[in-house]
This record gives sequence, structure tokens and C-alpha cells, in this order.
Amino acid sequence: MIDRSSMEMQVQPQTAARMKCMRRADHAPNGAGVTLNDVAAHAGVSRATASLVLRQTGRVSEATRERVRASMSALGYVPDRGAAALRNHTSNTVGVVVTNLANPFFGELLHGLEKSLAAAGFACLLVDTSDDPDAQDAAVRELRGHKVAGLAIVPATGTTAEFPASLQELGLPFVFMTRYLPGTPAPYVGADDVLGGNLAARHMIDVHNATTIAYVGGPIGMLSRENRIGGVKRAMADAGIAATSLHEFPSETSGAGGLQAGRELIDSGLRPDVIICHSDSVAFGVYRALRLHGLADDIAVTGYDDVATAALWEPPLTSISTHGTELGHRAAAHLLEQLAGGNPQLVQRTTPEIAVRQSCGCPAQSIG
Amino acid sequence: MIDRSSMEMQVQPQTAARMKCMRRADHAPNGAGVTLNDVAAHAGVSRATASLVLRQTGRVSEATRERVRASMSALGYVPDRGAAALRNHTSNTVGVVVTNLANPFFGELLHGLEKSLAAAGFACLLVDTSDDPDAQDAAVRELRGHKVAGLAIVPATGTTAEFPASLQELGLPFVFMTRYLPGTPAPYVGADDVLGGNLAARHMIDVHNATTIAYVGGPIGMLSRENRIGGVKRAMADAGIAATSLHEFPSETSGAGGLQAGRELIDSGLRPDVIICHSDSVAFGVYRALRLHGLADDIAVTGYDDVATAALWEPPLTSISTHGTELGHRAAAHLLEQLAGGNPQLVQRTTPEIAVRQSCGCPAQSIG
DNA sequence: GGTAATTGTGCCAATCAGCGG
DNA sequence: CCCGCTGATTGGCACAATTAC
Repeated sequence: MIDRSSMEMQVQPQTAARMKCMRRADHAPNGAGVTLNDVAAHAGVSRATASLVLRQTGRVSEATRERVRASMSALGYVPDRGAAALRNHTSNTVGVVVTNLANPFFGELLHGLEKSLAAAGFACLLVDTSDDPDAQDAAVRELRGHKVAGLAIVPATGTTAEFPASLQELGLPFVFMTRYLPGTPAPYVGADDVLGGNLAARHMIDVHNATTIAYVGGPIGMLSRENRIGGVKRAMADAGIAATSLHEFPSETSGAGGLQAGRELIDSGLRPDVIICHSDSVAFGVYRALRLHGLADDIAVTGYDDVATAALWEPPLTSISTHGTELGHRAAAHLLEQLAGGNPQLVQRTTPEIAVRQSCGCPAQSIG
Repeated sequence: MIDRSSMEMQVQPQTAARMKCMRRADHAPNGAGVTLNDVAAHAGVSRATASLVLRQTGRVSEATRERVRASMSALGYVPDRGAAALRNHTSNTVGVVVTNLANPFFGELLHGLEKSLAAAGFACLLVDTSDDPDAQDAAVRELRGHKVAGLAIVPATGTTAEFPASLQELGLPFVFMTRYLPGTPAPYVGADDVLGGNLAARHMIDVHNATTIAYVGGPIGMLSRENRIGGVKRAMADAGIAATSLHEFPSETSGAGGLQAGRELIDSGLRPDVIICHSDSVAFGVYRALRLHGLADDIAVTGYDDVATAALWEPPLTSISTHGTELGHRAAAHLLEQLAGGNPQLVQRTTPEIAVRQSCGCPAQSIG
């Protein structure tokens, strides 16, 4: 009995290995298709032991541990994440859902997010929703199928409170980034929009004596736009400026949107003291519109997000720094803490800062 | 015997279903954990039939097909991609490997890539290598574990010919994007760099009578930089300009890199007729350096890639359009055709165009 | 007889070849 | 021939069982 079983033990794996070699001999002479079984056979241990070594758990002697590791690298073993996910009902994957990859700010955000998640051993499954809530629902569905451990989401414009509710029902950890939703308190990481808008307006009112303000950019109904405008209004109220001195020109959040909204503003005949823009991209577009009409030196402009090129702009763009990359890191940390079973501060509103440059009318800094 | 087994057959699924309900009763009252088996039971068919309906293959009567579909949506079924991948040895996933997510050009590229892949039913597993070949190797390893169907890669600076060779050995379909490697002919989609550099230089020489040129930006050893410079040199040679009239200032491909290289150029005392930049970001940084020294109106500048903000720049930046989003679409198409078993044109070099604006010295276009 | 080290076995969800009404 | 089912298979993990000292 013992002899026979031990023979089987030896023969089985070898046969299996040979078949595999034959099956894809010229396709993949190296690591492709090497299974934990192959590793175990090569190291002369059971699949279970090999698994323990792989996951660095359980009690395995240092000697065999070393031997198994050697076999792994010798065979070029790559663990099959799908198989693990099947068994665990979860994977080392996080769904990342954004509204527009072409937006430079999201690039910076993603950069930070990806770095932190990768460092923790998670891979990013990326989806671009084109700011469409239906596409967002579809994305979540698909990502659920991939058994993502969690979701980092820039919610699409028009997302309702049902969305976070449904995620909660699913028991799927998530964080919203940079845009939060009205009503339901949901996990969130982003800069304080009210403060950001307030910061911009206060600077323009207090140091530049602005009395008429235009808020340009951001689609109607987007809460972050509402909030930033709220911050602007508060600054105006605090300074005793009538609310009627604020004019809104919503637009798509992009350079093209800013250009068009800027034209509309100019065509309207309005000549505000400042144009507070919803994003740096919008500000870039607005500047183009102003220059086309020779107005660039007459009206102050501020941006939002402080993207890398803002400081290089002519004139250097005064902007509200939301520190996109850092925000990405924090969103990752938020999600990772949830995944680790902790419960992090639900809503993390970072405090934005104003990066004062020249587009607001301030003098150039001396260069060190 | 028969009775017993048939009883087991009936009881098993119900018991399993009940256990599932209990296990996560308050966690996920809806679709989470619904399996194809549950769908089959609900529709009164076998798992296999349900599978056929799911994948829209095989011969299933329209009646049962409809019934199964109804059960799927009734239960909120979400197919488990991991299980499918385990069985198929491949997933509906593509690995996307880039060097720096924060680079706006890659944002545009990814936008196109993701859209096309998503339309074909593939999800993107995203990795940012920080332009490090070792991180790139690690990324491929990890992505292999996820059983990606293919790879879309912006190769890191310093990648050797061994890299595509190893991918080929693995039998893993891939495309390189925007940067190609010396030597080995590998699947590639990107704009023709020699032509791009040539286009910029020719314009400056032919219409602006430039005789001294500086090429700024791009790290040493990057082939796309070498090629663009090659194109510049050819234009110079064609015009009878000595090769010594070309000066190189390599830098990191970013605004910060451009700013620093621009300063170095200015400090060197050189005052070329044109500065041809390796990317728009670099051009933005160079412009800042020029403005700091009051030189912005004296030296012409061209960018590369024609990112969205290039047209909004002051002065509007003359650039080489490589059509990032379109490139992303084409890279996706290349990969998808490989996956479909076809063999697309291995190296697809799109022809870049020059977007003539004012930074080169051309007059402003009349506005329609 | 107790403890560290290792192993066997059943599962996870979907797919596919082969079989039968 | 059309339709649908059975049973085996995929790679890794968890738990109980088992060995060795």
C-alpha cells in the first residue's frame, strides 16, 4: 500500500508536467501554466505546503520553505489570481472609476492612487464612465464580476444617493473622490470645496478689491460646483457685496468648455473684476477667450486644482491647490483601512490652499 | 440508489442557497454571490444550458433562452470572471502599462485605449511603472497572474530587446505604444518620430529661416528622442545647415524638466532661433524659463503631441499632433485583432501633422 | 503525550466534451 | 437534428487529519 501510494505520488505530477509541456511546448517553454502542483512536485512537498509558503502563513520549516521558494523561481511560477479569487470570493484588485481620463487633474489623482494601491499589493481595474451614471452602474456590475476588493470612484454627474446605498447593500467597500454626493454621508476623500471657493473669492475681494465676480465652468447640478460657489457667496456676503454681483457661466470641465463659456461671458457684455474658474483647464480656455478679445490684462482669473502646468501659465495662474496626487494617496489609504477591517474617518475633507501667482493681479515673486 | 441520488440533487442546491442567504443575509440581500447554478435552478434548466445562454453560443431554444435571461436579471446575476478565467486560461482583461499617469498626453492616450477596449468587452488592469524597467518586469509578472489576454505598454526608458522577446516567448499578445525599441521589430502603434521631428524643423527652417536649433527635453537614451532629433538633423542637412548648429538639452519629460533645461539653455548663453521641445509639457516649462528672462518673444518654440492645452497656450503653441486619443484607439484595435487571431500590420506608424499656431512665429489665424 | 510540520480532501464558479432523449 | 444534461476539469485555499520527534 505504502509503496504503491508513494509511487503514484511520484508518477502523477511528472505525467501531468509532461502533458503540460507537450500541450504548449513551443508556445511557452518557460513559466506560463506552471501550477502550484508543479512547484510542489519539484520541491517534493504537497500542494498544501507550497500554498503555505506562497502566502507566508502557517508553520513550515525554514528548510522546506527555502526549497519551495527555490522551486518557484526555478520554474518561474506565477500564482493564478483568478483561482485565488474564486476560492476567497475576493481578489487583490480594486476598481477605479473615473469620469474622464483625459482630464489632467485625474491623471495626477490616479497617479497617487495607483502608487499607494500597488504598494499594498492591489492592482487597479480602470474604467472611464464619460461622466455618465448609467455607464457607472454598468462599470460597477462588471467590476463586481471581477470580485474587486473595493472601489475608488469619482462619481458621475447626476449620480443619486441610491448609488452609494446600493454599494453599501452589496457590502462592497468604496470611497468617493473629489466629488461628494448630497444627502447620504458616504466614504469620501477630497478637498473642502466650500473652503476652496471661499479662499479664491476672499483673496480677490480682500487684496484685489473685487466687487463683481464671475464663476465659470463646471456642469449644472454638480455638487462640487455648488459648494465652491457657496464658498464664493459667503466671502461676498462677509464683505457686504450683493449676491447679484455674482454671475455664473456653467460649462463642461475642460479647456474647450472654458473657452466657450469665456466667449459667452464676453459676449454677454459683462466685465467682472475676477473670473473664478472651476478648474485650471477651464481657466486655460477662459484665458484664450480673453486674449482673443484683448481682455487678458483687464480681468483677473483664478484656476482650481493647481495642476502642474498652472504655475507655468502666462501669467502664472493663481489656483486653489487640492494636491491631486496626495489626494490619491489618501483615497487609497481610506480604502485600504476599510479593507483591513478598520473604520477610518468616513468623510475626509482636506484643506485646500491658495497658490498665489500673478493671474489674480499679484506681483511676481522674486526668484531665488 | 436512484431515489437517493435524485433527492440529493434536489436538496443540495436548496441547502447551498439557504446557507448562502444565512451567511450574508444582512450583507447582501441582492445579487452578491448568485451563481450560475442558482440561475439554472431558478429557470429550471441545467448549469450548462445557463452557461450557453450567458455566452450566447450553442443551440438553445428561444423559449428557454428567454427564461434563463429572465432568471438572470431576476436574481441579479453577475458572472464570475475569475471562475471563467480559471477554466479558459485567459480573462477579459488587458494589462495597461504606462510610465507616468500624471503625464497629460498619456491621459489622452489611455482615454482612447480604455474606450475601445471597454467597447470590445475588455477591462483595463492599469500599472504605472514610473519609467522603471524593473517595475515594468514586476508589472508583467503580476499581470500574467491575472491571466490578462494581452498587454498595451508604453515601454520604460532603458527597456532592452529582451523584454519583447520574453513576451513573445510567453505567447502573450502585446503592443508597444508611442515609444518603440531599437532592434527587434515588435508590435507597435505610434506616430512616426523621425517625421515628427522633421516636420517641426522643416517648418522652422523653410518658413522662418531658422539656422540654429535647440532640441530640449526627453531623457538621454530614449529612442523617440533620438528619432525626433534624427528628423531635425535631416531637415537641417537638406537645407545645408551644419549639424553643429543643433544643440541638445535633455531633460525629464515634464514641465519641471522643461523649466530646468530651459534655464540651462539660457545660462549657456546660447540664443537659438528655435527651441524644438520633446513634448508640450516641456515646452510649457521652457516658456516659463524664457519669460523669466524676457526672452519669450525672441525665440520661437514648438511643442510635441499637441495636447489639449497647447492650443490655449500663450502664444498658442505650434506643436506636432500625434493624436493621443486616436493612437489609443488604434493600439486597442491592434491588440484586439491579435486576440481575434488575425495578424495586423506589425508596426503601425501614424503620420503626425504639424499644428501651426503662433509660438513658431506664424501670424494668428483669423477667427471664424 | 504534546507540539511543530506536513498532507489529503472538498470546495469555489464556470466551461467543455461527450452523451442521450 | 435539435435541445439539453452529466461529469470532469481548472488552480489555489482552508480545514481536519496525520505524521514525526
